[in-house]
Amino acid sequence: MSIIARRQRERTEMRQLILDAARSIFLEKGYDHTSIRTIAERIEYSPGTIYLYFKEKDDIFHALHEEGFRRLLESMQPLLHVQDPMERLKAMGRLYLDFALKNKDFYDLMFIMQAPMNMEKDPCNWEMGSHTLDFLKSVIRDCQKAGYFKGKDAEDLSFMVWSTVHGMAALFCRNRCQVYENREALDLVEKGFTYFSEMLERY
Amino acid sequence: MSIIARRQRERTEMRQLILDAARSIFLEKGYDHTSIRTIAERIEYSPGTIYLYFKEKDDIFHALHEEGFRRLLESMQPLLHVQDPMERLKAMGRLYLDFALKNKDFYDLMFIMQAPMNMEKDPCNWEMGSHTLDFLKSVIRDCQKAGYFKGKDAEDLSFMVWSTVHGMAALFCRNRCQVYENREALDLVEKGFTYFSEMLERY
Amino acid sequence: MSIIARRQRERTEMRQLILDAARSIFLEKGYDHTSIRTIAERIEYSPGTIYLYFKEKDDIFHALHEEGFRRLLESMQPLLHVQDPMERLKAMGRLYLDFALKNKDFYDLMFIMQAPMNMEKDPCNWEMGSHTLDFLKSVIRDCQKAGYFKGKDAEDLSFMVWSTVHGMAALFCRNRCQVYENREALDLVEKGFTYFSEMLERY
Amino acid sequence: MSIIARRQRERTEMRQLILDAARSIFLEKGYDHTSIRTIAERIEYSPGTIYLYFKEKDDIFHALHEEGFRRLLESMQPLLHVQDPMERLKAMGRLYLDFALKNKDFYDLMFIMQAPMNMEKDPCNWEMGSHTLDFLKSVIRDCQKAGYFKGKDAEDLSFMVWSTVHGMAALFCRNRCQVYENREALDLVEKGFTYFSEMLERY
DNA sequence: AATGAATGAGAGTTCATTCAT
DNA sequence: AATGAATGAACTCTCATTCAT
Repeated sequence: MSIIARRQRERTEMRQLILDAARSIFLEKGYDHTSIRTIAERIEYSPGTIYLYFKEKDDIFHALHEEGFRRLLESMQPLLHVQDPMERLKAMGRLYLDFALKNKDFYDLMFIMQAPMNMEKDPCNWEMGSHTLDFLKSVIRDCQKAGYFKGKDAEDLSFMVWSTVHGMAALFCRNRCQVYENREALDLVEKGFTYFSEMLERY
Repeated sequence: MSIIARRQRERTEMRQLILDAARSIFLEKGYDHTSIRTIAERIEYSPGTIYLYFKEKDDIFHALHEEGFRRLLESMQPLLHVQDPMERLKAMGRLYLDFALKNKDFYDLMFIMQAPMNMEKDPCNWEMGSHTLDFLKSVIRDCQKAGYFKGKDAEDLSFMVWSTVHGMAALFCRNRCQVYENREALDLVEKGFTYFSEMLERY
Repeated sequence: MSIIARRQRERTEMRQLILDAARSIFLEKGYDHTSIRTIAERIEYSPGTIYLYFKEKDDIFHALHEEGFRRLLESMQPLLHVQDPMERLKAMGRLYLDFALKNKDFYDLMFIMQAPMNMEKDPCNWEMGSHTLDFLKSVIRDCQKAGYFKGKDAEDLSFMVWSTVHGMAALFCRNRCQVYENREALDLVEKGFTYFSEMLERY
Repeated sequence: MSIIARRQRERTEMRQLILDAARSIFLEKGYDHTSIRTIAERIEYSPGTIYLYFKEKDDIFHALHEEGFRRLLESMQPLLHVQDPMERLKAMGRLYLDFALKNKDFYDLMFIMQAPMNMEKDPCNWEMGSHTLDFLKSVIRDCQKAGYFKGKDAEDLSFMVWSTVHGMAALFCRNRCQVYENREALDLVEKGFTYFSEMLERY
């Protein structure tokens, strides 16, 4: 039994090794310019080996996609301890942004890349995305119960909020912050989000 | 002289022909899946011909990039007739979004794609981008003179505003609006922007 | 000793298991499109296991080749009970055809496939083939003693007879009977052979 | 205009160059073991070049298949000068065999190989095959009008005749004549066919 | 005896790019 | 100016085979 367990563990580790390499190369060069060969070279295995762990190139992408959503979900855990709805909303935005900034590669993969991502092949991840969105909407409705956003539509509000944080994350991931010469990207995001939080609170 | 003029004109027309074809195919299949051959076929010329007008594939991309910025700038013209600074700010956002929605392909190219876009090779476009941004900042400062955004930093505000509209545009361009099942993407953007405008005004 | 016997038996059974799987897949997809992996999957063993019983892919082919000849020989047994030489000759043709039709896979392997079959590597099968041919010649000589085929060369006759039945079998195995639209392949062979038998008898 | 003509001619020559190389390698190693690379090497061009003349590997096969049928048809021309129906039938068999012996590679391709040959993709060749068969049947019916083969079915007879010559050709192409040690394959076919002709005439 | 992991070689195919005409 | 031919490098993916366990 311990043999089986070890094998299982090694297999998982190998998968993860591949995924990590792939993720980092995806970010560097983009999905299309990442070849199986390159991934294999990075981990110092032969190209064929990759196929022992993933049926095809797309599968690597999907696995990463899934892992990304799992991580995003996890990183939202702290929200459970935030009682005040407006605080929770703001915390959610901050955590989302934190996730994006700290996991550029995952974020890009999940929310920017076009790659082989379509709802049909990816119902599971889509569902996770949906869940996160539902949670955002419910937080917004909680805010409304607490007196905020009177007369507004929760769904439309959720889109606006998401857009703002996504916009920051996307400009960051794709290096468009560089137009602000002499400014640190991270600082821009930080200040930008602070303003947005204030605006939300007063809205 | 008229011969030279004609030649010049024909050359320009041919370039434009290629660019139009390329742009439409880029949008359809993405930059990487667009082959020179495909572009050539679309315009019914041979692949070699493309190289008489563009040194390499990247150059087509850069030319489109440039054209995009030129168009964006043009589409901002109506702003000159808007006197009130806050109105002008809101109008700017709306025009920007309009541009993105109506020119998905250009917008994607300019603000989302990673592709072969870097400041070194592209100083010209970078400048145009910079100009647009400067204009945004100046509008914001005008708003401040009119009493809005007291004590805020214009640059940071500009980033937040840009992020929001870019976020909407990006979610739209990369089909992430689909998570909102049963909702029209265009409608989401419309409502979302309306809320954002209101927020800005009250901030 | 019984342990050794059991081991021996198990080994033989395993070999046969592999051979049966291989043969059926060879027939389905052809020799070249049959991978060791596929064979292994079919019998629910690992690819490596195959190599415990056969040194290389070719060996499986050779073993099947051999088995085919053994079976063909066996299926000729009934001939021993046919006294009249012309009847025996006709019966031989019929049995040969029956074998081919009922064992398309073996027949193809033995008489049509090029694959890795050459006299040097396969002296044993060659011998069995030779025996069968010798038997055919002797039957023909018996016919001659009974007054048939006067003044003909037995060897040349044997080639003609073999060619006819092989031709039918080969057209059948490689689906060339389809040119006869609206006709059952089996029926064509049946009728064709009947005519051939009559011709032989009158020759 | 002569330029276009030259280009056309060169293109045709190149296609033929490829086809000739392919045919010879197909015969040597079989369809599956013939790689585009090998063909390219043989003609001293790069693999990509092949694709300028054939969309895919199958297409080479199909082109050869077609050429084979065209050649077979051509080689049947002399029959038009043979008046006597039985003579014509025998001549047809001889010409068919001649074609097979002299064009081992084409014959193998057309009547033995499994390869990517199916009626759906190949209606044209199938038709040519059909025509040849129809011609055989009509010759047989002419023989019947001249008093031969009384009471026999022309279609069934045609199958028997075809089978015999195909059988000889197939045993020849796939080197099964080697079982007749000390005998020349060509001689076997020659004698065998002579006997078969006699048989037919007396039937 | 059996396996899972690994690999090197090679398959068909595509493509940006060059160049003689 | 335009082209058709050509190529070399790259792509994803498959497979027979080996080997430590």
